Amino acid sequence: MTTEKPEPRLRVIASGARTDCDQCEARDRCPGAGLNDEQLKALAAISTTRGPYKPGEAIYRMEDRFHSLFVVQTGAVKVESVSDEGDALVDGFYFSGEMFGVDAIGDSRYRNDAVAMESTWVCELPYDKLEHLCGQIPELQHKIFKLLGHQIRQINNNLVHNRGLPAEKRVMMFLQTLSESNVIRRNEAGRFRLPISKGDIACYLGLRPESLSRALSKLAAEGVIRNNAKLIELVESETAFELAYK
Amino acid sequence: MTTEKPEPRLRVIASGARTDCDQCEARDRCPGAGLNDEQLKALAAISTTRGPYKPGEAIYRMEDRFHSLFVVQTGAVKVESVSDEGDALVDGFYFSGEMFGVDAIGDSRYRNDAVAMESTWVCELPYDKLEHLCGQIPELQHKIFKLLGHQIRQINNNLVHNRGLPAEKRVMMFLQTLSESNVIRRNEAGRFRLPISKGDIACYLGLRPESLSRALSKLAAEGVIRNNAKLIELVESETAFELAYK
DNA sequence: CGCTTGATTGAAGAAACTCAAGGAAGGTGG
DNA sequence: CCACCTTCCTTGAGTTTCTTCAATCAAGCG
Repeated sequence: MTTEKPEPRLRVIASGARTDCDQCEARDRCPGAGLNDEQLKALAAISTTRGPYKPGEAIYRMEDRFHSLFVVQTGAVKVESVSDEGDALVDGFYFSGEMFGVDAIGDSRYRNDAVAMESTWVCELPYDKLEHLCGQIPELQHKIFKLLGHQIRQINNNLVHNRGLPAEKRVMMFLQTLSESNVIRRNEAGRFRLPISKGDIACYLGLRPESLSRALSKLAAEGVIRNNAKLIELVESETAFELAYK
Repeated sequence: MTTEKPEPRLRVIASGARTDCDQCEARDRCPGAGLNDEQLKALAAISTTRGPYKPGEAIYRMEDRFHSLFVVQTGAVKVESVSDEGDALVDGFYFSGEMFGVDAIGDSRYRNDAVAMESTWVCELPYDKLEHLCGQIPELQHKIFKLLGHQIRQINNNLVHNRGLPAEKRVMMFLQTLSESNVIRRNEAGRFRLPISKGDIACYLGLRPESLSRALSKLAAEGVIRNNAKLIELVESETAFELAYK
């Protein structure tokens, strides 16, 4: 998508001197946020920044042994698995400041692929070391527990609450959730564009690409979104909100 | 459902002297399993056994402040929330040895109701104390992290992987998953009966009661399950397995 | 320039839903 | 003990929604 090499926010965790976490879009979802300098330094000592991953490149694969959690620094990541029928299933999307790989905790291997959707930098947190550090820094332990709880809530909400809804509502809920989470940069007009292919969105929402396309066309006709082929923009409005939640 | 007062397995956590966890049906999902006597005693010191909850009685409600995690000792629990449209949504079921309430970690309140489906005893683990104890007992911390990871995996699998499947497969996957998890006692013939109302199952699977009923009738006609009005039994077989996974 | 990939649109089909009625089981009160 | 009621499950008929299949179109890339 974006071809320009991003300026990676390496310092979010890696240096510890600057707590960039506090300026992060998804502040409360970043493990380092809220720690003091000393604690941040300890966290930085076990973490490694990796990247840039090119679009389509894997950060980990389902065959890999589980060894680390990851935090998105710049870019966007999709996590996908394979259905029993053999086709791709999108488990979730992760953006700047968000942690992924947690579903493998306690398992010997990752059970899905994590793939960059655009040029992406991540911060790797070796799990053993992280767990050990949690035993020494109560604030970090607290934070990680909190993050896990949040992730469980998130998954439940996204999956349970939109299942059974008609396609259009599912789309609007998806867009609203993304909008509220503030993980995607907005343009001047307050709109944001998705770095996710429509195929992936469809898959994540449990729809066929065709069904998503139809829903998007309809929503665009109603004026609540813009739908430019490879680009979706949410037009924030009362109408949009109502379509999502009512 | 069952009217006889259950013999609660209080000692699973409460006494610590006997590590009944090791004989628990869902051994790996019980926080106490794998700890030594001293550690178990510490865990027991912060935990309280509560019950019996009568069928339909709430262990916590969505209005309640989040304060504790719970482990099912005897019985069965459903966790349900409310959709934007106002009707009930079943988030999940929990059986003997399984921990619930974790989706509220890091939140100020529970966001759903936990309701006993049959006469139920639970073990309450005050979250603050548990977290504090985790900082002192690395094995416990490890265990809790593992449990949370497992729960995230579980939710993903149950929700992502059966979405989009036809009703019959959804039912079979649900039954197989339950069967494999070994959380429900089996009768002499190796079959197990569900202490869950069909309405709740339908809701959990994202189906209308009518659709579930039709699916069950069809599966019963094919001989892979028994469907006695208030009772579903899975007839373990190669056919059943294939229907679920192929 | 032609090839590939992803998005769109149309028409026909299948699956689940809604609406409605009927039936079995459990609980309550006479 | 039986009648009644409520609740939950079942079954049927018609409709909505999404899917499937197929063709078209646009964009990116060799």
